[in-house]
Amino acid sequence: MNFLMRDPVIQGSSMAYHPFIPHRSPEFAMSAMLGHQPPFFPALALPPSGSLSLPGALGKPIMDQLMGVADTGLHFPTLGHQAAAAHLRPLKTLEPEEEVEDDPKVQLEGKELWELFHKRGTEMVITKSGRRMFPPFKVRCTGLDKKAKYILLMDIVSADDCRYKFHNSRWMVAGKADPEMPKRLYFHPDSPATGEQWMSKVVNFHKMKLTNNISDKHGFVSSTHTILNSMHKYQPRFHIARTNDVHKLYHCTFRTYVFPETDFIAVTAYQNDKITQLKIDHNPFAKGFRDTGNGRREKRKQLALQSMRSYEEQVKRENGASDDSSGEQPSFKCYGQASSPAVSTVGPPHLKDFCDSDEDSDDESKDGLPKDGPDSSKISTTTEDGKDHEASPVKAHPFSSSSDSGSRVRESGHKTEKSQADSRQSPVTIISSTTRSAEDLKSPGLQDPPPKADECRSISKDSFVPLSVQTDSGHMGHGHLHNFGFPTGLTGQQFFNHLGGAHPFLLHPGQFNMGGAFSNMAAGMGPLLAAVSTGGVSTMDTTSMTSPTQSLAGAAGLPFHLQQHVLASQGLAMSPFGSLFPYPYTYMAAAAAAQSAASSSVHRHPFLNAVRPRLRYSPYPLPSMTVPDSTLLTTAMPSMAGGGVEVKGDGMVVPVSPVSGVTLDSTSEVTSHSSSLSPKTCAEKDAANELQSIQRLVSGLDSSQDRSRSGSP
DNA sequence: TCTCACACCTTTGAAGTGG
DNA sequence: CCACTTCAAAGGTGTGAGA
Repeated sequence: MNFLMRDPVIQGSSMAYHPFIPHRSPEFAMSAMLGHQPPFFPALALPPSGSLSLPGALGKPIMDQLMGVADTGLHFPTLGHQAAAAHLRPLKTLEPEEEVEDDPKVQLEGKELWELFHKRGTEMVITKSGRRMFPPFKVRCTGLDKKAKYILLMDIVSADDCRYKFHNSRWMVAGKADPEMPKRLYFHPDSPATGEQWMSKVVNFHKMKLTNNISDKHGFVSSTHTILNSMHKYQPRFHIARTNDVHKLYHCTFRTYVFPETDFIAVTAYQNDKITQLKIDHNPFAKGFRDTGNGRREKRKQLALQSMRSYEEQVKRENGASDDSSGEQPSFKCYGQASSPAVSTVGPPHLKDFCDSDEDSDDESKDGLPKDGPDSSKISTTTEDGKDHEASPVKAHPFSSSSDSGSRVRESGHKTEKSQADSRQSPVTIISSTTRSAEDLKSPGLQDPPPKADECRSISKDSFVPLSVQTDSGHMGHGHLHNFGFPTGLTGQQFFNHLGGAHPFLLHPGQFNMGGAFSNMAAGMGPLLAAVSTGGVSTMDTTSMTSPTQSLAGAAGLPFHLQQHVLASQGLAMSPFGSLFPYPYTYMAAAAAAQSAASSSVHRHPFLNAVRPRLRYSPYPLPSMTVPDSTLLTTAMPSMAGGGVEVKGDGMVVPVSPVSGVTLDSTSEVTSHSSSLSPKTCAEKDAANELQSIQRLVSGLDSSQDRSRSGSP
């Protein structure tokens, strides 16, 4: 065990100063042998070829670990999550950086659309080639230090450990979740940028794609793709890292924001017509499927109507005029239902009803979101391409002038917005990630969410308040990270835990999806990149970094499993749930020890329960973690050693420095949002669904009839 | 339940045109 | 040289058949 740390080569390598060197533990080996499923841990597997060449310092340990895993016959994703329970060893203590205090607030953009999406069923299509998120995940940031540089990123983590099925027009739990896919961090392409830049625009992550394919035929997976399991529930998370260097991602002030309304169930094919219609109505690329238009859908419907009429006429001729009085023939009714599943319950809301973010950081018009929404006035000018400016406000959506249904939706949307606290006003939660272990955040009552409860939960978010988590690493210094470079080819993977984890953001460099960003960061990764590149694992040499898309841009250069392995071998901190800690090692280790002592106490942190009771943060029981070298807890980061969190009376949890005795961040606070998450009753939901079904049926018939009348007088 | 080919659509950028 | 238009390619989308 701990071969990594004992390897002098490693110690002397570019990784020498890396504070987070994972140690393989007996639990890991045992778990691997038992074939425990790793909900969060990255895959460790040999490349298809079976051959792997890694250079110098990193090569040996990587290969050792790799072969060790390979010997077990384990390949992704069959590693035990215990593997992530790495014991970290601080190698160097750094001086904190000077920073100007900031107080970031994050507001979800397009909240109305998200809420409508959520009310209708929370389905998100994933395909082998990857599909964009819809609704697009966009946020607006405020309270940033204008001059400081930030890296903005997001990831998608499991919301629970259940597999779902769509049965009787509703989502039900269908069993235990499949093994977690290797997760990734998606870096906003504009990262890093100053706070002023971030605040001047809507931060859009629409370029991120969702897939169920762990790799393409070549064994790669695009850097922009996040791998999900179909029929599983996921929760996107947004992160703000106050740093301009990806090297420091673990050592900077790190905040995590969760918007409960953005969770979704990944599907490979739509199950719920309501969601289909919602997306058709609001996504310009699906314009051809809209009922109101000249698209294929309309043509098909018209053809069907014509055939239906001819059939009706034939029936009339055969049966006489006995039923002429009935305006609605049963057959027509049936058709109306069957052919127009898309007819929305309350009428398809217009884009403008939802889109208040016409000036997203990226080309937003393609998102098909409303550009002249009610909030458009508050949209500030983007610092990016001007097309964003011209695109949206002026460009009216083709359907923006349609029915009044939009106003209805808008109305409800506003109501919802009223009911919920503005996310900007929500206190920023700052807690120690070590305290946010998996099941800490789950409500006791939801540990094993019964299907019913879960169903209700999925649509019972009357008000959504972002949950935010801030971690302060103690600002480890530059020098410390000097050699902490990420191989260019290793930038695609991340192995995150459940949201449940809410875990300290356990980040693995190789899991980064930089999506073209960080080209400037590449320069700083030279040493390690060069070190790793010689092995020919992939194009990891520094020269390759000239192209962001080939270097930091993503995982294109390395199979994800290999990336993950290399990443793991690099000694990045991995929580018991596979996420990465932004904390100094000792801080985490201390907490880990405490957790271990408490024996799965990780599930029961009162604060975390309060923060987000609806989520299960760790469906997988934690084995008691061993701390092979207890001295590690106090060596490197004395200021953090023994540091923990101070739980305030109102649920606020603040990381406390044991040395200073003061909170690490004055803004640290946690506010319980449990009340805002209180679900509707199932009865209410059912009633609402029933009403919606009726409305939909009626409106569908009406619209169909109207169209048929107008279409063929 | 998933995959694939397909038609339809938007977006993008190069090429062409005119002042 | 600039602004504008045109056009083709790329890419995003749901559908429906088939596995």
